[in-house]
Amino acid sequence: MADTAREEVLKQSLIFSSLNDRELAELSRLTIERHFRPEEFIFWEGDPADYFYIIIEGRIKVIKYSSSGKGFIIAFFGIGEMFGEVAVFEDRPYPASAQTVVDTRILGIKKEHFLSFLGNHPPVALSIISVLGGRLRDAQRRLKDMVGERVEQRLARTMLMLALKMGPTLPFTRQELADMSGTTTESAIRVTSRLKERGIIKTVRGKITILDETKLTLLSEGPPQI
Amino acid sequence: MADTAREEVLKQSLIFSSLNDRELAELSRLTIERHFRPEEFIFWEGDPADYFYIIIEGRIKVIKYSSSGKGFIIAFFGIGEMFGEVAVFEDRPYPASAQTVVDTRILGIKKEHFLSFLGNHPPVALSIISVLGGRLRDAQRRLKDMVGERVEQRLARTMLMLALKMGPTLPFTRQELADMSGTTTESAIRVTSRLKERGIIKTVRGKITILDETKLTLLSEGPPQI
DNA sequence: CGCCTATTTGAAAACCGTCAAAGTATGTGG
DNA sequence: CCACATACTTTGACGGTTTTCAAATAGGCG
Repeated sequence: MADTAREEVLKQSLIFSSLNDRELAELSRLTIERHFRPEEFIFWEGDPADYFYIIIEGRIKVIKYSSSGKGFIIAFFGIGEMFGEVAVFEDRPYPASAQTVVDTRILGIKKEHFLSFLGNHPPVALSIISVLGGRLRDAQRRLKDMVGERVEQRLARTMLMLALKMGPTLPFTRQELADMSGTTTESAIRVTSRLKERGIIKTVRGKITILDETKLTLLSEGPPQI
Repeated sequence: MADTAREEVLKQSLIFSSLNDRELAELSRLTIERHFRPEEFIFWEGDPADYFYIIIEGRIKVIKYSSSGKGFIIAFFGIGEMFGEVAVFEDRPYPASAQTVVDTRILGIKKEHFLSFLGNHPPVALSIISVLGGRLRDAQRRLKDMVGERVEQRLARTMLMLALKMGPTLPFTRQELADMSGTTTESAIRVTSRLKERGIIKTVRGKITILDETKLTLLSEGPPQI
């Protein structure tokens, strides 16, 4: 990829929007580009965290596995978003694994390079604080949502959260939805089938479309208060 | 409180350790001190987020309530720790409520003052990134722990996490432990009773002491693999 | 001592996960 | 174009865990 195109992508990324062309060029020189096929792992939980990444093209998911081998999907990220950052800023191994969903190209920046770049560009540091803050807020909301709520509500909330980020059509299988909600594929199917019968969602293989967001929101708030 | 004492507390705080005396004095002038009695609320979820806080003395808990009114304790914070920061960096209302546990004194800094201070002190911004990164990691680990694990394991993990932060004696009631683990008071009691019988923990009213951390860790990792 | 809160125990029911089996779309190779 | 493999979806039955509801006991503080 030509350097200018690379800079173009960086510029579009929320965190670097404050940089001018000269600074972007400077940053760009610190990056290396890597390409992955679908379902490939970019790094595994526990790997030493040398790089921090930005997605140029494609989509990845971040997963944590429990001791029993069951995976929990922490997040999906797309073009312009960063990942692997928690580990880099803390000098510890990656706390989760990153796996591509489709063909994906990413830019990697070595930890120490990035940290010194940050020290010299306070606005970027503030952007990162803002992104981390947002992710922390999300994680805490999900934490509350996941405990002490019924499976139906957890699934509804997951779908609504995803819809907020990527529109009403969600490109996920029931299994992925289950892994994001902390339940099993079968339970996810049973719930989505009921929602389909009630006209709240529409499903095709590998995709779910939200038809009635209002009703879904009501459902996510709790058992029908009779 | 005399200004110098106030600066002393700020200096001890992890995030401001990089500042010199002159900078600390500058920061100190931006703060206002507030005092709260036990169980008082410092702010509620949804309040406009004008201030960001640091604890001088005492202890607070951050709680989110679900629609059914059940609370989930996101975190406890003590001396030198910051809270209310997620909202401040994102220009949105507080995402959770903050309530004191005991008599507590805090320093508040107005959002805009703090943001401009941050812009002029990159090392502090980097510290904040590091703290937020750590909290994000914790939240994600808890997220994985909370779903698809048995209540016994969730409780064991909560106790171990707390012990790591505050030593083997945990000043919490079973109800608080339950609220941190996403279960009910009764279940927490049943589990802790079993642990007490087995000599893994010791309990008195409002306190739990971990006696055998090794066994508790084993328990937290899953069902005994026979 | 009496009140308030924390702790304890029991029984029944709801919820969900697990296991098993089968149906259905999608793509591949012959 | 068809047969087949693969992955996704669906359904049913059963059992275990956990919540819920109710009631009783005990510790600490004024």
